[in-house]
Amino acid sequence: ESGLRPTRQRLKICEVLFSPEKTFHFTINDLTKIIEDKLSEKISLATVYNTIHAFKKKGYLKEISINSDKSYFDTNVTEHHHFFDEDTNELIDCSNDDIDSVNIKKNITGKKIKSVEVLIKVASDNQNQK
Amino acid sequence: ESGLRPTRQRLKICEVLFSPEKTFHFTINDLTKIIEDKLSEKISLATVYNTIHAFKKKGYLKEISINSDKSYFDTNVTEHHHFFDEDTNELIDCSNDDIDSVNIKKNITGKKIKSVEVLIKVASDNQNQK
DNA sequence: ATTTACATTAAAACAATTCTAAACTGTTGA
DNA sequence: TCAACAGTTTAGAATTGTTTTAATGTAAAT
Repeated sequence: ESGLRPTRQRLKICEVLFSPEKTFHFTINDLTKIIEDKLSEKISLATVYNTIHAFKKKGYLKEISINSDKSYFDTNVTEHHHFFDEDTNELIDCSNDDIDSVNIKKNITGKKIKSVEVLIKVASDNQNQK
Repeated sequence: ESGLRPTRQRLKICEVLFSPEKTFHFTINDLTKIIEDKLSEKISLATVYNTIHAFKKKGYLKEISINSDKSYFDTNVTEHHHFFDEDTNELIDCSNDDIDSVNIKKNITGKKIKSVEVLIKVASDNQNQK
């Protein structure tokens, strides 16, 4: 542990988030459902929010914004790119091997680059854009 | 015009959005403020939302998601990249000349790439990340 | 064992956005 | 020209995702 108390609720959330071998994306809603359905545990919504934010602040989770009405979180905290499937609203990791490194020729004066991430929106062919 | 009725409210909103020679970013809140303060016009919030969505659907505006609690819109509807200043929450256009074109080696089967956009988060040096 | 600081909780508060239902207004075409 | 219709506007209510509050509970330190 690094600073946070290992409460029953947090351990349960850790179990959901960090025991799968593959990283994944989720919303608070998804997570709450998993906890209630799979683990048949009842954790207050406020606690889920608190915990997720605590984990994010500690760097165990990353927040991703694709569409403004919900927050998506990612258990893959490395800098990486995403495909976003507009048909299914699904977010898919894009390994760094799949994209040549992005070369930025300009910068904002006095500012440091914190991250560079590419979002590739995809949809089935017969779909209207955006 | 292309399909939408040129009502008084819509013309006012057009004036704000499309008369500046430079494109810009705004939130619904920003826009409502400009209309009330600069034009001393009172347009119902619902109308502003309606109109912005109508314009977006017609392709006159683009929606951008950087941070989940608000929607940003862009009067620059071309595909382009952004700097996001984490200190000021300001969104800055990045001309295509400033970034080499992104080379994607992989695709999702059955899906077509609709857009490829880079988001570069910046902050002043002494800032903690994300 | 007691204290203390941190956590959890349900419920209320909140902010952004969408919906509703009634009133209004461009536009069409008789 | 004017009625009629479909599309628009509006205020307010409703909804959704998230945060705050204040009381209660609990891990860790004394």
